[in-house]
Amino acid sequence: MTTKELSKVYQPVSRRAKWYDEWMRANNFTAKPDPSRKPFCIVIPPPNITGSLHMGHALDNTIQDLLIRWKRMEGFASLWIPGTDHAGIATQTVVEKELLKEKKTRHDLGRDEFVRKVWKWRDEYGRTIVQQLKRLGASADWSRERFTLDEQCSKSVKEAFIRLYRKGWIYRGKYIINWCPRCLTALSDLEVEHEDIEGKLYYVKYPFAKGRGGITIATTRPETILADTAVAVNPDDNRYKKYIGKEVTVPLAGRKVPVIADPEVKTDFGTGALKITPAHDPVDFEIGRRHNLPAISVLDSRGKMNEEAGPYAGMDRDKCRKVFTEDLRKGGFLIKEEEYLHAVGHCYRCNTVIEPYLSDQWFVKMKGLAEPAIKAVKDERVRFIPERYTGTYLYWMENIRDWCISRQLWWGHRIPVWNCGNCSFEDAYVENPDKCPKCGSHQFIQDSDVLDTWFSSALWPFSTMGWPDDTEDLKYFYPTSVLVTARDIIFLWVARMIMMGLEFMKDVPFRKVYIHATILDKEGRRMSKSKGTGIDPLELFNKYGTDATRFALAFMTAQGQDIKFSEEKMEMARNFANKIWNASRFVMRNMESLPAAKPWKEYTLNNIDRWILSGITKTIEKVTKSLEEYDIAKATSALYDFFWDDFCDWYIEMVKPVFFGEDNKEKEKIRKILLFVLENFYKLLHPFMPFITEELWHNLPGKNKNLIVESWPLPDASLFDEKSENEVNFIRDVIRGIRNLRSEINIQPQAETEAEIFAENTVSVKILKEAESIIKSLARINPLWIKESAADKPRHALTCRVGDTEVFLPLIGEKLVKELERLRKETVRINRDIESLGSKLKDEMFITKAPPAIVEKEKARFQDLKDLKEKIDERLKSLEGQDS
RNA sequence: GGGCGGAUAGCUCAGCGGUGGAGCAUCUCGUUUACACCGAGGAGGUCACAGGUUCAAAUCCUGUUCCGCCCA
Repeated sequence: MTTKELSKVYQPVSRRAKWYDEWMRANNFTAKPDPSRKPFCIVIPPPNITGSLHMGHALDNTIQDLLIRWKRMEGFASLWIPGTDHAGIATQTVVEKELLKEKKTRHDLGRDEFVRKVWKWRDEYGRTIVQQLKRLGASADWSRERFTLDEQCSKSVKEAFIRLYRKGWIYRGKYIINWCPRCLTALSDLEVEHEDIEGKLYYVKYPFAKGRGGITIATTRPETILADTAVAVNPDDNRYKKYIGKEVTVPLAGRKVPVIADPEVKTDFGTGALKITPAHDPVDFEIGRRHNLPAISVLDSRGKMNEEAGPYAGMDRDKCRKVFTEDLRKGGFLIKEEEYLHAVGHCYRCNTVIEPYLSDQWFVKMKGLAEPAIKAVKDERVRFIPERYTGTYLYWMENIRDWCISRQLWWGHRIPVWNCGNCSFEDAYVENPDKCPKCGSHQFIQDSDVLDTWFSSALWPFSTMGWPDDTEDLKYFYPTSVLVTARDIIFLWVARMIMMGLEFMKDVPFRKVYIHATILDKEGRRMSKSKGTGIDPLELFNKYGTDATRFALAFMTAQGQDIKFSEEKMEMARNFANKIWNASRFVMRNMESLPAAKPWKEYTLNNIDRWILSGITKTIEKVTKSLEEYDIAKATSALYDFFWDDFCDWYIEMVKPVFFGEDNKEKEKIRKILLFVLENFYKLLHPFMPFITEELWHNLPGKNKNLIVESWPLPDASLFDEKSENEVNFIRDVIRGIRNLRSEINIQPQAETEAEIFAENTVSVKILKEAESIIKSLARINPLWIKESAADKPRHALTCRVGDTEVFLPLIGEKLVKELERLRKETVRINRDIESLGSKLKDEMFITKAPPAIVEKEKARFQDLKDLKEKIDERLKSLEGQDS
């Protein structure tokens, strides 16, 4: 495409697929071990196959992609490993729902058939999100795409399980776990979400088995009274000491249970007496164990009362609560009810109220795994960004509990443990055994549970690289460079990866963990699909363009600060893309007929040239430094400010007279500079806005290599030029001053007017004279006189000052009032400043204690203000004389 | 109950010891050959509150009040 075809408004949607296909075709995303380069590697937090791209993914993957693109351009062997997560519960639920439409359950199909069906579903729908990541522009190495349940990952999972099993760090036992009565599986503590529920606290009286009276307890779950096996009080509680060892009768159940003493009982909760239900409460379970109490279950796996509940059998737990409470009331056991706000656990997948449930489960012992993982973070072998998450991580790790890893599902990694039905022999295997190695029986059956999906995710940084085999990838790319994720899975995933990495790879899985913002809706609440408050990133891509969406997300990502989504920022980013497009279009159109640029030394650079070159160089430095510090927002604003303000609003405008003039040598020089600035700018912007920059890059002369694999710019120290920056800032202030004066007396923007500038010294005169044509063009001045301040100044004029320099805009009589107004206003301002600065400089403490440089600076400012006031007074005097 | 954030222009947020900034919105002007997804100019702030440290505090410390998140 030639520049002539560049349209007036940037059309983002039409270009996206073109460049993505081109990058894929050119293999620009692939990376392999290369001893001549340094590695840079990120593994994607694998999105769940049942999901579709949401704002959190968009932000997470924008950040990863921009880091990967940046490092790739810096010359690293930059590898981004993509993939997806099999999401045990979520996926199984989706397919079960499909079956339900045919009025079938998974049990109708049988395990093998059901699993086949889930695979089929996964092949059909499970890669939606992968396609969406591609639309985002993700430059991941798709030839290495992994799935937590694929052959390679499964091999890693079995190996990891067996090693931990042999070490005795995986065990099975009957414990109270979190049970979801809808998903019909165990969950780990982390998969339970606590929500405050407006419930009731029921006070129930347990009569003494012998004699009169009784003990009143408080409970939120009266229906579990049927499973009580004790009443416990604190051993130090004087109210109850005398009852310890007595027996009470469980209301409606009629069972006699002991009153026991346990220090765990809180004296200030309820009545200070606690009913103990070992089978239905984790705290009671522990107390029960200490006191050898029997555990009676009255609930089944679906949350219904079982036959132990006698007349209540078959009732749902909620219904039973009502009926049972009513019966307690009728029996005279219910003393009172209180409104009570308390945290209730819910399933993180389906939001059903969790049931503490006694069952046989597999656990990982965490202590031995946690210790090295704590040390690794304390030793800063893994660093959290922002740093404060280190504390969050350490607190959790130091109080870690064993991890329940078995799930009563069919979709997942089946636990590789076999049991002999004949001789009870048990062992774990990578390859499926067909008979018991001990007794030869064919009654050698594999455990029916599958592993927690997070167990396989925990191995992700090395299972994706071929572990347990000793691969070239592992040798070269492990540990990975950084993990980019949201804070809500620090425990669920990040911590477990660190533990598993240290256990199996003997090294941390990543050097850094970058925890980015959470995107909230306009009201500052979490986006939720069910509440319809979510925003679909794909719609944003269509409405504003992918580049703009990425840029806006990057712009809003201040470190550690959550993002309130703002449509305005989207517009800002879209407008920015359009600005880049149009400025480029203008520059390219005006460069077409010019010869190719020659080396720098063949051109004589003026201060404007040196200023913009210094500006792009500073931008290179700033963007690079900000990325190194993971301060992504700072990098985006550096790009935005430089391009819009310095480059478009000033440099291009300053250079226009050259473009429209006849000096071909100047034009050639400008072309050289513009090309240099644009090339570097496109490179810096590419990780943020890959599509538009790639498109524009190919519109520059002589580009046949893709921008994505171009080299990242290095700041050329010889181009930093403080002096030119100061001089151009001075010129800009003069122009701004004139524009300000013009608007005060309503001179039409396009109308030319005359002006006189009086500079205090010859240096300023020289600077201004060099910029004469620029001032004339940008401030619409003609004619313009530049003089030394000693010269005679016009009286009938509107004035402003830039440092020592005064600008005079001649006036006709009646508008003198404006000038007087202006001067009086300025006098007020200056007097105020002089007063406050004056008293500061009179302060002995300030003079002696403040750093000399600051004192000098303030003194100079004070002198300037006094000089200025003198001049204003003079001018006021002369004008007032005329006025009256 | 414990921990961590946040409170700055009408809105969304930068700034984190030395003259308070940006984008959007608002007001005034403008179809000068890049862009109205634009240009020029203006208005708008006891930096939540109260103490303290310091020559100097939006910035550091302590406390208070609201808001959000995490853990129990």
